[in-house]
Amino acid sequence: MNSNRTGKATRADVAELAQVSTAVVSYVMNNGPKKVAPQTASRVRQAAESLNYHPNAYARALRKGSGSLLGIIVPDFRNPYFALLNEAIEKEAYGRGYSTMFLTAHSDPELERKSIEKMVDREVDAIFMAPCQKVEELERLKDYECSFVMLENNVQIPGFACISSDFCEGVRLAIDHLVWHGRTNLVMFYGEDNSRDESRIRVWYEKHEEHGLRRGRVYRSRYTHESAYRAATAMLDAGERPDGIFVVSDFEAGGVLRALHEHGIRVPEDTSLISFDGTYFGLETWPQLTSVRQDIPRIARGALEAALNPDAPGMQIIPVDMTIRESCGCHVA
Amino acid sequence: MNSNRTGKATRADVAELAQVSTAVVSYVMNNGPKKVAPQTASRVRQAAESLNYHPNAYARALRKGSGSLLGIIVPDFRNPYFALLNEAIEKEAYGRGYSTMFLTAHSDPELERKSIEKMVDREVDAIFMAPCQKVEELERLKDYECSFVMLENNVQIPGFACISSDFCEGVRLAIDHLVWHGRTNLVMFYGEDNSRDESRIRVWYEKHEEHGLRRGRVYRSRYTHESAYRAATAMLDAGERPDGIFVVSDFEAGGVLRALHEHGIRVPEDTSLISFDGTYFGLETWPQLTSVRQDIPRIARGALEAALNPDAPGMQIIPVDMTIRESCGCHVA
DNA sequence: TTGAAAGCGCTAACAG
DNA sequence: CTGTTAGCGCTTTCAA
Repeated sequence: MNSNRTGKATRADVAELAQVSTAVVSYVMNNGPKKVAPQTASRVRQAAESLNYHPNAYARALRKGSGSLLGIIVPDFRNPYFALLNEAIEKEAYGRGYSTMFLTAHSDPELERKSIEKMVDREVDAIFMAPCQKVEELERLKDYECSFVMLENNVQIPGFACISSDFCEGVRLAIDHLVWHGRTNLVMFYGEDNSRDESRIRVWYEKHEEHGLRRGRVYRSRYTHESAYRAATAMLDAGERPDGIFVVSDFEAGGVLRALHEHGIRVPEDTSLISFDGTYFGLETWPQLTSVRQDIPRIARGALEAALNPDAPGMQIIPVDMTIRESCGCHVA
Repeated sequence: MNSNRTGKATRADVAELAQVSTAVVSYVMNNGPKKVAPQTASRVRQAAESLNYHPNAYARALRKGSGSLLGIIVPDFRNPYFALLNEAIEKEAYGRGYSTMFLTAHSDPELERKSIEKMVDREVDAIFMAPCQKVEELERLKDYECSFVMLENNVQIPGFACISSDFCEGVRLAIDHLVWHGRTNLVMFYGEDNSRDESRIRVWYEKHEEHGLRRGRVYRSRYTHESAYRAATAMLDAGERPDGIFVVSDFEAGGVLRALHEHGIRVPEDTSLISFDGTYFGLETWPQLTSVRQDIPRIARGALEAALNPDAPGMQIIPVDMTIRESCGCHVA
């Protein structure tokens, strides 16, 4: 069937079969840049079909100087938010003719650097990441050929496109709802210490003042349910009994919920709990999570635009809203 | 700094700076295939360093005929088992100098075909997938240049390397444990109808006979927690009250658990529940899941070996074991 | 131990 | 509308 040895047809085989030059094959396969007579074109298409011809992606990428490849560095594949975001980015990317490649970094700066290196070596056109290194370190990224889009970052990093949900508004929404439920003794479970973006903490305290509340404590954990579980257990073991809790991600909320259950604290009767993300994960917990919802499709779209358009806005803040389920106390009979 | 226009150094720049030929640069970068004098080599390395030279992956792939790329088609990014498997495969692959690319197929045969197409267009060397199409359809895959490794498949598909946990043993382990807890009225929640592999159902009934039990019903759902939730709700609404439940994945167990909670059925007091997978997800549920654990690192390793060694065994069955947590009733005070 | 050069498969500028 | 051809950056054979 194929005329060359490897069993894989090249444009030359197609050209020969269709009795045209290789250029014409290229024009047909790419719909341009030159016009081709309809007859010729269909002859080429037929030949390509019959030889099961697929243009070699590496050759094309080499020639064009771009392989239409995007890299996404994911802190944790287990985190439901990233499961959804990955899928949304994948969908958005393929719609624009780009492929995606994912790598995990586990919120480890060293691993993150290695992941970037791997992706750059693969000649990705752009990298999406939720950076966990210092701003000074990020400076070095500017030496790379590829562009970067920083996710999960509410504060502009000079020189990089950034996109994230409106985290501060999320905190406001959560506190207001907790207060609306009559809760006054609040705590927040926040991610790892991250000197780059403490704006949520600022807003947390501002809101407390606004409502005339005693300043609720902020507990730190890494962005995993195990870590949040440990932090919550430590809090409860120390005797603290908040009546309203805000957790910075659905994934961590699972850990907090578990600690509460184990201490016999009923949710939402004894304490209201609101998380951030609004993913499917909140449907699986008991009780289901009331959550500040991130607009994941929009984040994916915005991220793609930022990566592909050099003149896209440097900082995109995406609105959030509330998904009311059970853990806040709204649906208790 | 760089002598060429794009700002990106090529082997020619390095060669010029190091005063050697481009061939020598190649020998040094790849540690072969020819020996290079230590002095010359270090001169080349220095030049490469100072120009921040990274070999172009597309050019290399084109020349070598392989880009060291592996594709993984994932039914669902949200499924905890795949979150873990993806990570394990990624790790295993990079350790061997391969990159990975993931695509979702949502257990949709059409999407699965498209995903394969995309990956083949990207020139992957091998594809890992848990196929959801008919065996006849899979025949066509043999036309592709790349090799395939079928995951989650307990029955050999002629002509393809297959790897999976010992599903049948998992069913045996689960039933034995349920019976050990004195449970006699069992049901199973199984994935979508899949004519290729019904061996677990056969074992399910065999085990019932062995224990002299009334044949427990098998409920079908898709491999998602929503779908399992619906199936379990329908069962409970119909008045069925099993005292022992086996669910074919952790992810689905979440849905079943939710339905039980909503119907006021206590786990494990009223019914024991055992799931399959043994992922972190079982730590997040309430109660925590007793589960048949899959050996994910070993599956990843086996899959890689199957993809890279043509003479690897055609069918690998990986042993499973039990992770005892709360949902079976073992830890009730 | 090093170098010259062919060629992987493709695109697109240029020429007809 | 179609064909010729240079060259993307790399590896490797062959020759020195």
